[in-house]
Amino acid sequence: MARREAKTKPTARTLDARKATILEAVVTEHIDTAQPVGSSSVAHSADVAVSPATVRSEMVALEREGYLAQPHTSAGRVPTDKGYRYFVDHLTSGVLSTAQQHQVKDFFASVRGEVEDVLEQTSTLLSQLTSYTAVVVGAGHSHATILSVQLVSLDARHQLLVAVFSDGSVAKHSVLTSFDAGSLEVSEASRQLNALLIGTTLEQRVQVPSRHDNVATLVRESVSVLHAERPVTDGEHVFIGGSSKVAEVFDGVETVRKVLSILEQELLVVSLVQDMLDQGLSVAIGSEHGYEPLLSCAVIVAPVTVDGAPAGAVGLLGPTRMKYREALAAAGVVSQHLARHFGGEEERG
Amino acid sequence: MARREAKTKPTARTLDARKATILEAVVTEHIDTAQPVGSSSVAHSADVAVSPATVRSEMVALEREGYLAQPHTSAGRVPTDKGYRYFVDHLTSGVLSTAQQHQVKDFFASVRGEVEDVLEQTSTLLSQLTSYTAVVVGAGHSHATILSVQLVSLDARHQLLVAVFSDGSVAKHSVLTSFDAGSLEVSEASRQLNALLIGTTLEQRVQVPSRHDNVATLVRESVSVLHAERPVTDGEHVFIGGSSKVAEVFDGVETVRKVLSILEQELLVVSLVQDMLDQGLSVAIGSEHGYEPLLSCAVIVAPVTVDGAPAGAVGLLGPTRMKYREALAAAGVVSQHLARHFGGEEERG
DNA sequence: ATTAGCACTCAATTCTACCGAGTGCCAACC
DNA sequence: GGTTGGCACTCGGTAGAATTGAGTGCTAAT
Repeated sequence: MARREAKTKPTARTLDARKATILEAVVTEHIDTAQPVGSSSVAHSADVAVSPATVRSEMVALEREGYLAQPHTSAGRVPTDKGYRYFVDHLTSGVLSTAQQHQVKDFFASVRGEVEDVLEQTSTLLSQLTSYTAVVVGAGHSHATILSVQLVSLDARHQLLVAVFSDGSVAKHSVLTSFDAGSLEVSEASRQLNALLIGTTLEQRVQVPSRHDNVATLVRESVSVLHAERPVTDGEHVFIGGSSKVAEVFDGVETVRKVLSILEQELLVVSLVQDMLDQGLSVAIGSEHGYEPLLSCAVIVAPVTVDGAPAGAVGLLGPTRMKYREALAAAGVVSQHLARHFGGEEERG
Repeated sequence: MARREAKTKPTARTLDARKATILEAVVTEHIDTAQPVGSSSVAHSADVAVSPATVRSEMVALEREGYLAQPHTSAGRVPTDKGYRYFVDHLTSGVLSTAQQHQVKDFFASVRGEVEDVLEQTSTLLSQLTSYTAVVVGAGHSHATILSVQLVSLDARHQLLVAVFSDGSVAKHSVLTSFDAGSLEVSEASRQLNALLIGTTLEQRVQVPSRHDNVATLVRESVSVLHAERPVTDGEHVFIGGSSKVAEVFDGVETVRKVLSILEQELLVVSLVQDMLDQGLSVAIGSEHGYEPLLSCAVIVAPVTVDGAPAGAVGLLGPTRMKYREALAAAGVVSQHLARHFGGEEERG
């Protein structure tokens, strides 16, 4: 009697096989037609072996439980966010077409240049693979150690602090002084900064000299400026590829405008991605990410891990009716290649 | 007889006063209604003191001469590119509203940070002022002299070259070697590079050592990598603000997509701006700039000049029916403030 | 429990009529 | 001669009315 959970399911977290199949059929069809899906097209679809009437009654149930919605009486059904959620949770993982696999392989085989350039180009690649807008976030250098610090004098009161990190990134900050700094003072400060900071990360606090002479002040200023990296983004490494896809993929000027204007605020994009990573989400659908202007969007993220440490993430932004299987596959493959690319580089040492 | 050019004007380069007034009325009205303009609304407009019938016959002439076009019989007239061109060529220069003047002033009074950050924020400002998409191009460091060069070892075969320029910009390039470089060799190469390059610009060629030892090879490699800056863009300083405005300002998804996809190709944007500066154009309308996907766009550029030398440019991109007077004023004011901002900074030295 | 049958709903499409903004032309007027 | 009022004509846009058809919900039969 207790073996079957027959009677006890007010709103079961899981659907019986037939409902699941029907839901899947609706989602699949709606994804590639963008139209409400009717009972008969579901009934005639491959894995469903019942009549439209039966499908209809199941659909009523699915609607009652919140997986489907009806734009208006006498239209077909459309998946709700919850419906999409069920769909992606039960998605079998997909693979790229061989042509796409080649494209990715060729790309990573031939890509050259600075980290930033690679990430930038990767965002374009990912966008081309999926025809959605792609986001690539570099982790920033908060975990990297400092290899070199240098103070360069632009003019007497205006120094430029340049720090090189072990991940190959470079930070640059102006340091303004209230006194005229002589070139000897600057180079002495530079020397002390090196002694002080090499080998540390931005997260470690260091002992700064408390004296009040020019050199000590310069050193103190420099350290504080360097450590004052913007808290959230911390690395300015956000690359957005294929923002023009937004105009292809969403309908309604208003939606396009909203989404574009979100994408303009890189800080926002980074925190969205970060939030999702923190929650261990790989897909956020509609309202799930909590950003109101992105209600009609789905976001996919895949972390990039180099040597066990988080090194960034790649993401995709499309409509809720995006091609999840393909998009997830693309994001996954690209993130792995990216990880290998950067991992491989360091192994060469 | 020769005094009046009465008979000799097959297609006069200049329009008589009444035609000019009528053309101006049509352009002005069409710019703020986005509708074809009929003879009667022109006739009733302020500066025109003739009947609709007269206006009509003048319009026929203006159409014959290519200043106006008719979407279809029995619609009003719409300016052609040539019509807009005449309009902007005879435009009295405008000023910003006091609110806008304040906004600009406040912005430049409070803006802080690295050049890149300032330019980035300026692009946002300009876009907000005009509700068009703004472009800010930094000149790049081809004219700046090198203040410091440093080679930092990431691993034995992988060095990072960091150069600081007199304009406060920093260039960073990987240098890969086919041999394992020892830290002594790297620092010696670094020393030599400094001796060789400090005070030069990227445009000056320098004598590199021709020896075949590791240090000399490293130095040669570094110099060539540094001088191999991408030819056109040369400075990676392109900032685009308010790309979401594209969706507001153009109608037709297809147009929006085209324009966005142009904006994604920063190289293309830079060369467009550069072309216009070279030709001394400040406004390019429709086909004038020769970029087919931007046929329905008008582009405004204003150079930024610091100490007599070109230091970049600001630009605006909108529909051909953009508010030229306001946009020109905004671009002008912002470019001047920008020039003063950077000029002012250096004077402090 | 499933399904065929059927009445019903309602968005989308088509068709029609019509309106009116705007034109081009002409004859009258100054 | 240039200007203007008058007038017939064009043609896109809009508003209804009629029609279509995809899709539903319900019910009774299997």
